[in-house]
Amino acid sequence: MVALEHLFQGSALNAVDAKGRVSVPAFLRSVIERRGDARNIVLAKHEVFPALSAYDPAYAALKYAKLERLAEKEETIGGSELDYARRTMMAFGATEEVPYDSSGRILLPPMMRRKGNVEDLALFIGAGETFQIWNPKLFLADDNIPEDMKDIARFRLEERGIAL
Amino acid sequence: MVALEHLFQGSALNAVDAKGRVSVPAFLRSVIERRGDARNIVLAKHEVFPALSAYDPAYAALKYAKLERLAEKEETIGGSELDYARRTMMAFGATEEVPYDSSGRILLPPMMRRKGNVEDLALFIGAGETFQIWNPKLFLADDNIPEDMKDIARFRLEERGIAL
DNA sequence: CGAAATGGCATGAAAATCCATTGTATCCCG
DNA sequence: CGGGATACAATGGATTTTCATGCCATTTCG
Repeated sequence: MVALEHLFQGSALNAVDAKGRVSVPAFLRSVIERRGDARNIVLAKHEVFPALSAYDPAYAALKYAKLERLAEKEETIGGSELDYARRTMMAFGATEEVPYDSSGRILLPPMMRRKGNVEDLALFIGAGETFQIWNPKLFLADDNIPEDMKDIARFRLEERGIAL
Repeated sequence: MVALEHLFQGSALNAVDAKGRVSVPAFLRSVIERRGDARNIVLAKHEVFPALSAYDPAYAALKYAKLERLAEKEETIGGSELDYARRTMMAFGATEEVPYDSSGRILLPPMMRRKGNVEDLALFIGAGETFQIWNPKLFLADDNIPEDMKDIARFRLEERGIAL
């Protein structure tokens, strides 16, 4: 196993400006840069949540390897080839890689912004190998999010004096 | 089995200053540094107590690896992807990693301070792979804490001439 | 030539770093 | 056995740096 030394963790709430730009929190950027020296972020629609999933380019390769292993396992127990094709397509076709500038800002591509339901606030949630970018409103409304996590979101909002 | 050689043990009571800074007791720091060379501490709300749980980054990685292995196993037998997402979110989104400076102090993030109910005194309790940070007042009031442990807390308070 | 996109700079707030002081346990030498 | 003297830990305060973000300059393309 690889790259378990630098994990994404923590949470933050940042503003999305009129042009769709967001500061990626410094503590997440530092992980990206330690995992490989790119100043890029790969964005994808999250597989189960109405949010975005994000990671460093180096992780994309790892993810591919994981899909391969999974496919092999499934073959032996009669899994579907179609599933595999679909998954790889999603993993690579439906992602966008964006650079962040010297001040750590990315421009959310309009399609991603739509897919991730991101409006004018971006809630960043660390999730180990990846992190997530949420619309805080949807986060609080989602039945699948543990209450403890919602408390965190509420705190981040309160911290900035924002009431939804 | 891993890293069972350096365990967190002992107890201490330190002050939290107006800015939320606390000295992490030296004997706990030395364990962190022996377990991996980072001078960082990962903070999380304790799963059952109204206090904080703390550990070194290396332990967090271990925790992640465990989740990963579990997830891969489950996927092959049709386990839920949602469960996995939730677990990683809790394990990493609900934690914060903070560095300590040359004099061994951390800045308690406001959110953690609130989640852990920490006010102006921090009671450190070693717990093997992790250690805990308590508000001594809550520690003494908690029905689940053995009386012998409370005696220790009382001693630490008395030692400093503090009466709650 | 105008509108929009992109990159760079400025600001105010927050946090990391540094320095200084105090307190405490340990050691060494009388 | 006592009494400095010494090293380390904890804490208070001040300073420097970093971060998020608004604003402006420059470029690009219709």
